[in-house]
Amino acid sequence: MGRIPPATVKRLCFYLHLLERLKKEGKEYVSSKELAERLDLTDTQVRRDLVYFGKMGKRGMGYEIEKLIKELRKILKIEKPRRAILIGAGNLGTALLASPFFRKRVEIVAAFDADINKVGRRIHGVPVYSDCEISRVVREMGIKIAILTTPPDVAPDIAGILINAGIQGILNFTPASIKSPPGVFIHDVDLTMELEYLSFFVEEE
Amino acid sequence: MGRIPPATVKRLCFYLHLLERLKKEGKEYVSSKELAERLDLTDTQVRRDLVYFGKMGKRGMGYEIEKLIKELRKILKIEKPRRAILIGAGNLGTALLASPFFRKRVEIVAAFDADINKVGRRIHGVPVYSDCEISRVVREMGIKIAILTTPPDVAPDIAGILINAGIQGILNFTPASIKSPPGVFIHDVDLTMELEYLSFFVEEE
DNA sequence: ATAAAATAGTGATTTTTTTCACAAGGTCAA
DNA sequence: TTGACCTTGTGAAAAAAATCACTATTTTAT
Repeated sequence: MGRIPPATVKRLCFYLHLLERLKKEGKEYVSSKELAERLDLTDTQVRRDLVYFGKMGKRGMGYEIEKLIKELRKILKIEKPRRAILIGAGNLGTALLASPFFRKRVEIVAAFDADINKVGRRIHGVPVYSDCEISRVVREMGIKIAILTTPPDVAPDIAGILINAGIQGILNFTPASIKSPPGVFIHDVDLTMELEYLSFFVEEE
Repeated sequence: MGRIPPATVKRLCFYLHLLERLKKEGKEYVSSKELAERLDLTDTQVRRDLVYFGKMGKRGMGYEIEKLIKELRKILKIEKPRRAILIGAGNLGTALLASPFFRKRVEIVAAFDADINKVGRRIHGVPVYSDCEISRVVREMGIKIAILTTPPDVAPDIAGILINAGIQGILNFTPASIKSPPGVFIHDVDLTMELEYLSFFVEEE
């Protein structure tokens, strides 16, 4: 499998979620045309994206939903929910822990917080450790993915600890920018930025 | 100002946030080279993005940070924080209301929830109304932007109400897909999807 | 005042991504 | 079995985005 454009990877996630909905609705096959319509893409683009990973469709029929879901989960490396840790059990962190959708798709094995009142407790079933235990837990459990929801001022330091301990992917919800050394992938999600992006397309009052 | 590529709009948000950090650090000018390095882009790309909106730099000097921030805020239509409503005062909704960063950048004038125990109260200073008042409030206040953090099963119905009442942009945090009629811009943010995207780039354990 | 260094802006080019157009299979009803 | 109908997969073309290479300014050090 050659180099996959990031835009395609993003779309794979969309396909996967839509396919899971379609499966729940009891459908067995779906065409690139229908996928495209529901996701505001073109059918050619859907087929191009999918053909990166081999010929997965049946001419005349479309794509077998069950099979394609399996395939996409394999490609995205989420056949089993991936194990991850959460750093920062504040409002957003707690909201993620509380979300059944989120919890269904990722196995959060531990949370960390600087607040000693939270340490030792469980939040929505997830044990909370002290920040100083991050390194040990990451190493002992071989965790590769961290979700960062700390205050922004401590984020770079925490990121340093994470990377040092062997974390390879950070989902960064803080507005702080994290420098990524080679081999570590940082994916920034800035919720205010999403709003500002939207704002551009909406007339002023 | 011609048609701006969405990818450029996305990057404008990045520029703006970085510039605000640089301003806080006391800098007055910044070069396309430095912006590029800090955001993992090329300097040419930064200049191309900015030149869509006129010649904003000074040769030999770079870009005047203060001026460029003003300009970007104008372009993104956020000279004043935009007014928006929040639908669904659950975990994520409450986390957004609690975030000082988020609150600084958008004026959330009202929240709505189906739970009558929440209605009439205030959450982090924002009054909570019943879902059935959405239409009235949107019209009376001329709100254009809504943030959707309801359970996914009610999301399409709520979206219908919003669009009917004249909302023009929806920031959709639910995994439900909302069909956008012409003139209404839907921006989906699916936090689980962000994690799955990251997963693709991180080796399995 | 001058030369060297820095930096924005841009035409031309290259690369990447998307779309078009259609052949090659496959389905399905009669 | 036949023929009409779908739908995938794909070479070629088009469009979009990014980069290169260079020019035009401006600053700064001497």
